[in-house]
Amino acid sequence: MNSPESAPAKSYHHGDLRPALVKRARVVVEDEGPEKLSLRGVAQSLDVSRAAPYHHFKDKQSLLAAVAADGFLGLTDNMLAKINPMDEPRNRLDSLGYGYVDFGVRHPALFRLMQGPDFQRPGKYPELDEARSASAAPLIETVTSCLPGANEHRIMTACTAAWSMVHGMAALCVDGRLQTLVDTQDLKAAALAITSRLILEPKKR
Amino acid sequence: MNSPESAPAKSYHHGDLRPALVKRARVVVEDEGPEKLSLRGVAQSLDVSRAAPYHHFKDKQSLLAAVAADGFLGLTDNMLAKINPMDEPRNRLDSLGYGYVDFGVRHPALFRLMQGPDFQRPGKYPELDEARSASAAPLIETVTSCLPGANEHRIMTACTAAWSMVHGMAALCVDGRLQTLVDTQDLKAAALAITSRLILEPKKR
DNA sequence: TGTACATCAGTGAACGCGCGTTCACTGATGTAC
DNA sequence: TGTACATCAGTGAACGCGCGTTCACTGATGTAC
Repeated sequence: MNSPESAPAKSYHHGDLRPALVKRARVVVEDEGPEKLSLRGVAQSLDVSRAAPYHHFKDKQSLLAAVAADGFLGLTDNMLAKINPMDEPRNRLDSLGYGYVDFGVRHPALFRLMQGPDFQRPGKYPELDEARSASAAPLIETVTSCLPGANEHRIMTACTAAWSMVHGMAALCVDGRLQTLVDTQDLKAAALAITSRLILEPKKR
Repeated sequence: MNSPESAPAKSYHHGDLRPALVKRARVVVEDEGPEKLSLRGVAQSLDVSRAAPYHHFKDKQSLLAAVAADGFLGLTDNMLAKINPMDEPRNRLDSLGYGYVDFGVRHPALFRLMQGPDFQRPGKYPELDEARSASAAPLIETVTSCLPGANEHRIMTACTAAWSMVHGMAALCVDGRLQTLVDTQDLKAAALAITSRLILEPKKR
């Protein structure tokens, strides 16, 4: 084809197929949901044969794992982007929570994929494992700053409480189940209304 | 067939197919996960033709909705079973939370189905809608008791915080992501360690 | 600078599968008279 | 108590589909000499 408007001649080799597959798969996941993703469809939409993806991913699940890993990187970025290093630790913690929820709300289907049962146990997809742990690091660090001198057990319990609350808020928002309760016009304020109800160490009762 | 050990002669009509379908589908969901459920498989395992389920459910999704509704009934029961009416409201609230998490941990795949994106928006499956709202009633009632004299907005915000925390804990436990943090040998104590970090009204800061 | 060759990243066809759903049908049931 | 008949809850066969994956292959690339 030498039509004047033709793009640079299509070469036999795509040249950058792996990242292109991940990028395109992420779009499909975000637009149509993880269960709608098919390897054939992704390959076709990149003008590549059905078999081509198998040179880069063992199987469909591995491609989805790469998308999930990509998502965890984005989540981490989104949380870190919300904090102001000048703030006090407790305020930074609230900001992290806001970043977590905000990411979930803006990428609901991707968020759901990341929570999928297949991607929780470490060991199967190293890239994913790494991205997932990295997303937990800011939380642990910030809680540690909030509780100077606390031992590891106290810190981890507080992390668990904080993570539970924020994760639950995100999961419920993603599913649209908090719409009547949370002011979605100002998600930041709504998130703070929730996280401000967390105390890192319980009072004696 | 008149073999001696034969069960009561198989009649043309099953007689109780609808509840049998729900029951069997729930078993499949719990054992193999919602994505593994097929109408054909369920029909076959009940010794009924592939087409029979369509006399009782419009489509596969409707059967899954019935399973989810069944799950919400179980969740409500499980929460109510944990509370002691003699306890103070705040302790009852913690018990509800324990019941919520406990249900999730004991029925992970069912819990996941109930949270599925297709079953969140009311209007499509009335039976499911009803079971879902019923499961929220004890929370609202108990939080109301905790905050005597509070207006609706304060109550709803507190409910949201409580629900978020407990739902998050359940979701994370279900996915096995809190195993290192939460003592699964004593889920009740572990749950309390989390929910005791919730305050229903934030202090001024 | 030129060439041989290993390796890489594609192709295209095919296998085999299970699934949701529909259709025309028939046996069983229960009710009105 | 007996019968006609509407309705209900099954059957069994078929349609049509998209999918994951494998296989033998070939064009492109890059490197050693």
